[in-house]
Amino acid sequence: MTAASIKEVARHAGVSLGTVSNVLNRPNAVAPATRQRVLDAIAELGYVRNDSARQLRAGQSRTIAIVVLDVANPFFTDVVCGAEQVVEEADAMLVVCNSGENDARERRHLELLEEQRVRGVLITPVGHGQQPRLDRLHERGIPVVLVDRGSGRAGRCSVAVDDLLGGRLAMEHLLDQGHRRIAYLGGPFSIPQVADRHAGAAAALAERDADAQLRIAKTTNLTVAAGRRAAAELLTLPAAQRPTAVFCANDLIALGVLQELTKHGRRVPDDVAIVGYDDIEFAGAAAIPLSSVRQPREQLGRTAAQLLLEEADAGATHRHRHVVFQPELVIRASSDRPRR
Amino acid sequence: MTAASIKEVARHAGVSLGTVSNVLNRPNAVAPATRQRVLDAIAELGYVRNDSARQLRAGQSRTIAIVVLDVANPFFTDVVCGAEQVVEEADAMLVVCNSGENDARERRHLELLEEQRVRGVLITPVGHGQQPRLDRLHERGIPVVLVDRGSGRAGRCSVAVDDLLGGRLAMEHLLDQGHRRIAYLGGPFSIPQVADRHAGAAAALAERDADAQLRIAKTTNLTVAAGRRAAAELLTLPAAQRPTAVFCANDLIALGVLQELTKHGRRVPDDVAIVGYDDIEFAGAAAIPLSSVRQPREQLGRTAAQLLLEEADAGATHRHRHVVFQPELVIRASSDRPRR
DNA sequence: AGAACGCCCTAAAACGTTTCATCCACCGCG
DNA sequence: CGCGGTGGATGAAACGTTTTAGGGCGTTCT
Repeated sequence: MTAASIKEVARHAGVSLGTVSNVLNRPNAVAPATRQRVLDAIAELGYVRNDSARQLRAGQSRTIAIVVLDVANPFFTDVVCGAEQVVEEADAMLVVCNSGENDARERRHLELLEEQRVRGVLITPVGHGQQPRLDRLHERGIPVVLVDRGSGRAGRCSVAVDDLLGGRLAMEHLLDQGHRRIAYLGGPFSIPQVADRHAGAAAALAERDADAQLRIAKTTNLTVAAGRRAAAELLTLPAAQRPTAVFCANDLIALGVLQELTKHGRRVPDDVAIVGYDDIEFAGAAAIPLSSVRQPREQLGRTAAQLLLEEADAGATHRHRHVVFQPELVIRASSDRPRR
Repeated sequence: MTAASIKEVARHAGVSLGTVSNVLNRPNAVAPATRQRVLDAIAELGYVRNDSARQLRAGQSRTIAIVVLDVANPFFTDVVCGAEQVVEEADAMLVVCNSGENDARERRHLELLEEQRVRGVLITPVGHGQQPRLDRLHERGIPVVLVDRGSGRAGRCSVAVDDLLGGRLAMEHLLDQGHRRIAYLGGPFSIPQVADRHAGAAAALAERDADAQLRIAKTTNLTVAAGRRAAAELLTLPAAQRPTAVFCANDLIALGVLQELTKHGRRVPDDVAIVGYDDIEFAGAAAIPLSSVRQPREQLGRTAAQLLLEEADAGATHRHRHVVFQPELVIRASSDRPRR
């Protein structure tokens, strides 16, 4: 019933407690006969190592955490899968925490992770990612790698995609298609991805056509439901002001927009063109296949995990690195029709 | 740099170590003035409790794990979100582990979780769910709740959806639409959901129309890619044998099938009708909105977590429960056209 | 023959908590 | 004036590992 300890195993095998530990941790430092006796005792008692004790002694855990903005967003699950591959090879364990774009929950998770002295944390922070809390972790010797977010300052590693470029690509494409009244849907703007994608789009628009308009429709978060709400709002505008194209901060919003527009009989892309962001697996399978700015999702996760492990192993000799990937526009039916 | 311990806090505040512990755990058992001094010391030193030590002493962890078949499957992320709500209220932490439908990885996760003496485990097992490993956990006093899987025997709690009924609903609908050559796509059959959904469909077919055929096309797993492959295979059949409808073990497969069929110019539902399973958020947003057997996804997670917490708190007095939800067929365009 | 070495094992300390048995001082009461 | 009670603090034990210093003992080298 109650878990057997190393001590009982030792008694059972007629050896000292230290010997059992040796069998577990450096098997070939102990004579084969003894080793076997110990292994038998372990099997018989169903002994399982107590990780708390091990960690307490070692001061280090073997788990790595990834804190994502939204587990239900396929973009993040793909990142998780990528990270998983790398972490697994390192014989560590990846645990996934969901902040749900909620500051308090993120803080709570980080507190718990700090108490657990995890080996490292991959995180896409809710805010700008310069919270003192993250610095704290770092001071404590817990490496932190920012995911999908270039860290302005050099305090830590990061992997990111150039969101300014992504926004620019999307906007240039829409301008190429002849659109002049365009909306950007996304929020909250406190999330840098949301702000950067908009900034890139705005810059492209300013360069290319100062007369074109870019309206902003803020959403409370980055979900399908939020997209539906934002689209419903756009539909209330007088026709002359209504945008002919929307660029969405991510694909979930774009899918919501698509649903709401078709529900109200608008044709995509003829009445309204849509471009999303992330290129999640479901974007290409949508009712009207969605144009989207593709990010290397798994790659992002793999690289982040590699940087983290590197830092965890190197210790003080570590030099922080910032990896930036280039996004790529994938044009599909939702925006691919010349207008006018 | 190195983490401050309770001992240093005590020295700093000029009290004994036990008093600091009291401030942390029963604040009002210590005089206000002393308490404040301790809290100040904690703040000044940036003290963070060491959870390993706490757990070692307490013998109990505050984390609950959920082991899912595939984190990238929106069905499971919705279950996770449901569980999260409940776990959070109980002031515990939910960690997500991904078995990826892989037996070895599942085993590895369970080993690690056992070593960590987690408070409980929610799991959708890769196999039939009667692995000795799960029993071991239970003997160790770690409650296990089966998710999306009725446990034949009574050894543990479970929450499930009646997959036989789900299969039946899907099949009856397709028969109603006039289909007589139908394929079931899914796999591996070692996953009970896959087998049960098929069994339900087969039973309905046998009852309703003994002449109709149900072909099985096994897939290696339950992903979009597997669905594409299976569909490609179906397309190689001579036209006279080719099914006019497919029932897929889950929505991911169904989406893959849909993609592959339309890529080859087949019309859905006219040439081939499709019914999926789970009714994930993206099913209704697909190119051809997908008919699907809806499961109460978040509800499943919430209930499972509730049962788990109940069992963890009740200890030996606990009576295992088996909650079964009824699925519901949602008919959309992918199957909604009378044939012949 | 004695020193030196290698192999296998043991004993004990340490990791940072929580908890429990005391202890102390003070107060009110008989 | 002595007695039990009480609120508040203390000290030590215990949780289950890992690690380190060393001990016995047989073998090899000089």
